[in-house]
Amino acid sequence: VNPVFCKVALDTPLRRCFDYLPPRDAAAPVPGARVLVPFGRQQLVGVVTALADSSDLPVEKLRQVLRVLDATPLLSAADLALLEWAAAYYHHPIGSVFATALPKLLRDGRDPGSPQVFWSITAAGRVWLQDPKSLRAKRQHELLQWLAARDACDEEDLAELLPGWREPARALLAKGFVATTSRQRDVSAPVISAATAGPRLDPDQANAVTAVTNALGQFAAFLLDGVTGSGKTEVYLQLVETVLARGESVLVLCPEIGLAPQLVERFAKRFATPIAALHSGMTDRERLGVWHDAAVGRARILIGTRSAVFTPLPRLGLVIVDEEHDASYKQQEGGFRYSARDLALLRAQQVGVPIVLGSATPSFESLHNVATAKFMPLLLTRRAGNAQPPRLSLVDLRAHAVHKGLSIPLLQAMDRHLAAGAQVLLFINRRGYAPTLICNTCGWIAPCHACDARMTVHQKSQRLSCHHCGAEEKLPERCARCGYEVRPLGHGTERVEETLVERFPGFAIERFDRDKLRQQSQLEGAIDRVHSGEARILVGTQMLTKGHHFPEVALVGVLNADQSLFSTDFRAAERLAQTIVQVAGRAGRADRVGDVLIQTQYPEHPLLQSLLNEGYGGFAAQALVERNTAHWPPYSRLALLRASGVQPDAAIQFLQQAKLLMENPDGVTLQGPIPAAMVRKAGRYYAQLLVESAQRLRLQKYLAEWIEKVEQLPSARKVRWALDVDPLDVF
DNA sequence: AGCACGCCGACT
DNA sequence: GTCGGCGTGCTC
Repeated sequence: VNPVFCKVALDTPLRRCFDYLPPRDAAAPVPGARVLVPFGRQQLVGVVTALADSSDLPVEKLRQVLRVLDATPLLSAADLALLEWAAAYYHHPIGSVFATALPKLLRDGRDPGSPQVFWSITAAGRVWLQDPKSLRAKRQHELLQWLAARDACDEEDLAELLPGWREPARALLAKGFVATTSRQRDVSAPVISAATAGPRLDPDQANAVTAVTNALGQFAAFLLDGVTGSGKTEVYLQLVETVLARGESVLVLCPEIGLAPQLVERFAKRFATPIAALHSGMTDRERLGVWHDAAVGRARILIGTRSAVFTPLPRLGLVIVDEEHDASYKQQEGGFRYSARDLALLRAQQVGVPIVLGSATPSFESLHNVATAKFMPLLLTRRAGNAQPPRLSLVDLRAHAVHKGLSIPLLQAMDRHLAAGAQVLLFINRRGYAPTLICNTCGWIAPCHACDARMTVHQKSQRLSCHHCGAEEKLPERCARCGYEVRPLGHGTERVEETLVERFPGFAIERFDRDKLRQQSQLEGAIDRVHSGEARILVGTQMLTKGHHFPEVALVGVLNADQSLFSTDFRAAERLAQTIVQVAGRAGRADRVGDVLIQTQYPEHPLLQSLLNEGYGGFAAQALVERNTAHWPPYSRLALLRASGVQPDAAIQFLQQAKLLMENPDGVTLQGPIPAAMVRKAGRYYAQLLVESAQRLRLQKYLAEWIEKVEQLPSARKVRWALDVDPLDVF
């Protein structure tokens, strides 16, 4: 009998698996199962990626698995393959990739099928809570008060929200002031009844549905290119209906900003089947429940943001990526910087099922994939009820007077549309009151002390806040340098709102930004007030450009389009065009053409001109020619080695040494190291090294060899570094 | 990353 | 004389 070795992925920064022997008196774990293993002086939970009959290490150096945590695999062979591919492609430690893919409670070794235990307050407990003497037991009192505010609380939620809850809980239980109930996790088969009939499809939609339906059961990638209101969601719904009828499940990815609940609602209205929804703002306990529902096949529709791409789904039949151009699909922080859109493609390919990427403003990567016949384009040309596309026009800020950031032509257009009973939407890509606080006398500007950035003024909270590191301080009344008066300079959403209140008395204004709408429920409330007609003027940031359609909005104003016109980032133009088209798409309905006014100092700018004259498609075609000439993606492949250190030049020094490790690489060029766009952020100094190649495989081969050497560098220990493959922001 | 070991400065 | 600073090395 061959000895069996378990290859285990452990959440360490070491980019390899570790070999273990099976537990002494138990069978070897199956691949895809979690195991508890000794690791140095610690015990860690890892995932068995494979069983092997050999090990690179002598047997006597190997230790034994302490406990097998899953009798059946938590991850299927396909799930394991996806994660292994991701670790290789992004050159990221395998264990850390696995950790990203699993909900926290599974990472901690929790049994996904264990019964849930709920804690609740008893009648006696409520009485005791009123007794002043209860205040003496501070922690017990706190816990009890917390339980009194809700029905029943799950143990995992308690652990997350009130660390150290167990001791006071035990004391309260002994006194009869709290009670526990236990419930088995639901693994019953899902109830799937017939879907509610959907509306009739127009010919474009019907074509799209037919094309994808014909491809079911094999890999094929489709780019569903349709303007807002052209009925992309209806195409998704019809496809999902077919896939469910085949007994298969569907993975639906959506961008991060509050869109999941909206999509879930559309799906829930249509299908009488459990839907698993994963989004931000869920507790660990809820995440585990949803993950489990999806993984055991109880929920056959999974709707979620970026990290949902890793969730196991038995009999996956279709993948949908909505608003595929959205930057939030790319993990931008931390070490494992993956693109959920790209991994979704890979997953569809590995499982052999079609994938539909939807957008009104497709990413240049996807347009290029259409041009090279990797994606099949599906065009939706009609807007709902034959609505006309909005009219875009520019307002030359040099030729018109501006009143607190609002030009006269824009104000007049607002008067006109408001008088006609329509709603008006103003987009400004800046939250807060003003981006700068400046001294009238000496010109001093309030700086962030940890970043190379200015503090943003927040008038209502009377604070200065740094939007890069989160630092906050009291709003100073006088200049820190000369002691004379300071004033806010520039305009953010808060200030525009203030101006609007003065200029349009009697019209209710709804502000959309992160400061005003912290929770999903607040966002929903604001959207309700827009739909009911109560709100007449909408002003907000990015938040307004995503998803929500406001049919009664007849005028859209873009207040500051100029910021990205002269950016050094090769993607800036693409993003600006997407933002303008997306925000323009919020407006309009069948019987009325929407107006979009874009305020700019540079009306003759070629980017704005091509967008206005030729639309997003024409603009993209032109911009892609420029990308090709300049050898930028999608005509080349990039990776960025980013580093930061507390010492001003630690990052640069590390990157310089990294560059010297492999000189004259074949078909690969290294540029840099150069300081990052914001050199100092949150007290650390940032720099980066750009790696470029015309061919993806060349780049991959280079990175694999290079990163192994990079991590050996002594200077690598003195900095924080991360490799960003296919980076979005290069400068 | 953790977590140890190990060798030099200011303190009960 | 110790407590503790963080440099360096290891984890199957």
